[in-house]
Formats: sequence, C-alpha cells, structure tokens
Amino acid sequence: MYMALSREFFDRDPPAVACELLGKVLTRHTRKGVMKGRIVETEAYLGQGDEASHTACGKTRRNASMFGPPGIAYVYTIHARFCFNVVTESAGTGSAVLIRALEPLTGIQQMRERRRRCVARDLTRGPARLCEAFGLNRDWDGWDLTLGKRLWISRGDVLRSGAWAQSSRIGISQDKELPLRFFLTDNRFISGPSRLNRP
DNA sequence: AAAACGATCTACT
DNA sequence: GTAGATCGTTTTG
Repeated sequence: MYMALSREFFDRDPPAVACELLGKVLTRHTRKGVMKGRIVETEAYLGQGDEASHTACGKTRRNASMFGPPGIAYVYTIHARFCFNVVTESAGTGSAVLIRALEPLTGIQQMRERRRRCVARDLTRGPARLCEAFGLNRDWDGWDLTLGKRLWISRGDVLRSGAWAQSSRIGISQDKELPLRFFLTDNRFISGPSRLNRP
C-alpha cells in the first residue's frame, strides 16, 4: 500500500521539499469515502529571514504551528478562505511549503459537492480552492501528515527528469527574485504560469 | 475598540 | 486582465 512520507522527508530546506512534493499524492478519508489529489504546484517559504513568510515577524497565535516539527500542517485563513501548508525543517525554524494546486484523482464527486458552481478544471486549481474541495480548515492546523491516518501525503508517480519547472515567487514585492515556486510542466491544473512574471 | 491588511477567488470584459 | 467581495488576524490608538 501507499506509505505516508517520513518526517525526514520534510526535515530539509523548503525549496527541496517543495520540488519533491510535486507528483506526490494528498489523501483524505471521510465518511463519504476517500479523496486523492496529485500535487502539481507548490511554493516554498523560508524561515524568519524571509520577508514573505508568515514567520518573518516572529511567533503569533495564528502561525504557531509553523514553528512546530517538520511534517505537520499549517492551515491559515486569508480573504475569508483557507490555505494549506506543510511545515519543513526542525521545530523552531518557521519554514513551510504552500500547496498551490492539485490534479483531482479520486473522490471527485465529493469534491464537487463542496465546490458547487465551478467548472471541472477549477476544482482544485489554487491554494484556497483545493482546501474547499478537500474540506480543509483551521481544525486541521497542526495535524501530523506523516502519520498516514485521515489526512496524509504519500509517494506518487515516479517523475521523469525535467517533469517539473521552477519560477520566481509572485505577489510580493522584494528587491531580489527568489526561485521558490515549483510546478509540473504541461499540467492543466497548475494555476501559475498565466500569472507569473515574465521578462 | 477600531482600522488595516492579506501566500485569494469569482465574475465580468 | 482586473475590480470587488469577503472576514479573521494583527496592529494601532
């Protein structure tokens, strides 16, 4: 069967984890059955030195779980929606990877029920959209994703070399461009490329 | 207590 | 491509 990713997998620098999460499978079991989605887009947030990270200004009630051990979830609200991250590196570092888009695999009916009136392609294309489809909210903040229980991430397909690409971070003003965003090339469920900065 | 803000989405052009 | 919605969290007075 499919094994949950280990704590060691997440106990590395965020860009490495963000890159290798591509192709992995997010699974959630509910009373209605199982939902699976292939991770196709991610974004790394470094620790406290990173201006764009929620932990840049230290620990608050909202971001507390981001200072926890690697492999636990950090779920926060933004614009009346939720976003789902996985904590990376050792406890106290404050780094994480944001899951930006999934390719729906199984349990699509269940996802559609949570996301009425949306076209199939938009079901899980975007960080807040996938949270709605999977029913992820602040209740999941701090959940240990290495346990392989009701919500976890397992190995997916073996990716051929060059199946992924990286780009600069968007949506934040910085003096330097950082290669922190990753996505599977030629996947129709990524949200990024149409919105990325181009020369 | 009030105001400002944000790792976004939808609808519409 | 973008204006407007939406509301919890943090910051400010």
